[in-house]
Formats: sequence, structure tokens, C-alpha cells
Amino acid sequence: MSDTLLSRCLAKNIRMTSQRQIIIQVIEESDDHPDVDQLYLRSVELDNTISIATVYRTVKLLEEAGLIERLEFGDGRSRYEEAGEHHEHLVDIETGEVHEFYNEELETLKTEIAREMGYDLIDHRLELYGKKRKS
Amino acid sequence: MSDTLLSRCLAKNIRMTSQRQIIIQVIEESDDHPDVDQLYLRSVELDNTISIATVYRTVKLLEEAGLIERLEFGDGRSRYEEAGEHHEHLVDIETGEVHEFYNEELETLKTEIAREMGYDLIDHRLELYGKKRKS
DNA sequence: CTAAATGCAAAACCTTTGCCTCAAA
DNA sequence: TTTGAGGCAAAGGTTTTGCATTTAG
Repeated sequence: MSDTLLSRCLAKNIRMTSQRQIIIQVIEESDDHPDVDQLYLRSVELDNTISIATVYRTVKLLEEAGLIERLEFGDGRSRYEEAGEHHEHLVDIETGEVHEFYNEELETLKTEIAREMGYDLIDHRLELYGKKRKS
Repeated sequence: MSDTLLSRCLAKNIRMTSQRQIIIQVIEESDDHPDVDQLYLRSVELDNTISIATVYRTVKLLEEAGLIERLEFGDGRSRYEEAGEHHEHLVDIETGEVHEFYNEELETLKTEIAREMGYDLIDHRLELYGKKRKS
């Protein structure tokens, strides 16, 4: 079985509908970090009967199943991406572009800091906001 | 001149009103990380004519002046704290308690990561979510 | 006096929900 | 057939805004 978002949904016994398939496909094909409205617009292009309520319900379902992740970049909207290898985000404050990165040292450090404070690290959020260096 | 939030506002030539003084006082006296509604309720106790619109306008003003900082902990609300020495937050996912911490290594690492990606680090957000270790 | 701040209520956003209909298993 | 999903529109929660009035400087 190919390891697609769809197959992962089926593996979790998530009831599959034509609307969910469309939304799942849209999420898979998006390599930016779309908000619900963007997902909705892209889905409607493929099936103009999909309602935004269904998009909201579907992202909530997929998030709770651990198949997608919700991001917040400080504007009021939630953005989503497929869950996969863990990584962080660097947001270009001039263009809005989002770059992903992963740094092992950072991961270790976060866990250590939490432990020193008497906590088990369950989750974390990190975003860097930067301006492209001109030099 | 004592270094209070009020004096820092005056130093920036922010027009002072009785409502702003109250809200500023409330922010200074809060060592939790209140949202707008909490600030509003605490302010109303001191002056029952203050409206929540004024609280919204004031926190926006103070944030833009760099005198307070807006935090987001993943629920829909913005929380605020006085700007001061930079620090990060660890949120206890069981109690909601927020602990502050500072780690030099972390700061260095963030700046370095941004630079390696061709960016000057302008801002960043980091929250750790943890569960108190029982052992 | 003049420009800016406040209060109030309405509106603007984003998100959730009730209810009835429709479809998946 | 039964249980859950979708569509629609209404409602919720947070934040912003228009406008008339008041206040700081």
C-alpha cells in the first residue's frame, strides 16, 4: 500500500467520503501552509459542492487523528500541513514565505530545558521570523 | 524617573488618559499572562467606565510601541505581558500554568539557524508544552 | 481650540454547531 | 438499515471599527 495521506486515513478506519478524499488530495498537493479558506477554495475547484463547514470538520478530524498539523503564524488563522518528519518554520517577514528546517541540537535542547524545569516535553511550537540578508 | 510602564509610555510621548493609566497599571500588576478580557475585568474593578474597546485599542498601541508583548498559546486568544528581558514560556498542559525561562544556548542557536538559512533573525516565538514529571 | 481618545453598538473575522438530508459501510 | 457525514445558515467567540462625544495637550 502506498503511503499516502489517504491510505493513512483508511488505516485509521476513518470513514471515507468523496468530500474528504478531495480535501485530503488538496492537502497532499499543497506544499505551502494553507489556511482553511485556501483549502476550501482549492477543494471547490475540484468539487464545487464542498462547503467550508466540511473543510473545518475535516481538518479537525485529521488533526485529532495526528495526520495533519495545525500551525499558527500570529495572524488570526490556523494553517495546516501534512504530519511527517518533525520540523520547524522560518517565516520571511517581508514575503510571507515559509521555510522549513530541522536542527537536532535544538530538539535536544528543548527536551533538556523542559526536564530541568521538572517537565516532560509533550509538544512545542517554534517559529523564527526573519528578513533575508542582503549582504 | 522610576522605570515603570507608565514612565516608558510618557517617554514615548504616548498621550496619557485616565483609562490608559488604569490599563497600564493593571498590566504592570499582572504577573500571569492575561488575555484582553481579563485585563478588561481587572480594569473595570478600578474604573467601571472603561470599555473593552479601549482595552483592545490600548494593548494594540502598547504592542506597536514595543512596550508590551503579545503571546499566543494556541487557544484563540491573545495574551499580553510587559516587555522586558527576553524569555520563553513553558505551558503546563494539565494546569495551564505558564513558567518563564531563558536559555542562552537556545538564543544563540536560533540566531545561527536563521543566519545559516540566509536570514537575519528579527523575531521568534517558542513555547514548550509539558507535563509535570511525577517521578 | 484642535486633534486624538473613548463608549457604544454594529460589523468583521474565523470557527463551530443544529438540523435536516444524504451517503457509506 | 443504521450510523455517521455534508450542506446550509445561524450562532459563538474574539477583535475591529464608525460615529458621536469627551478630553488631553
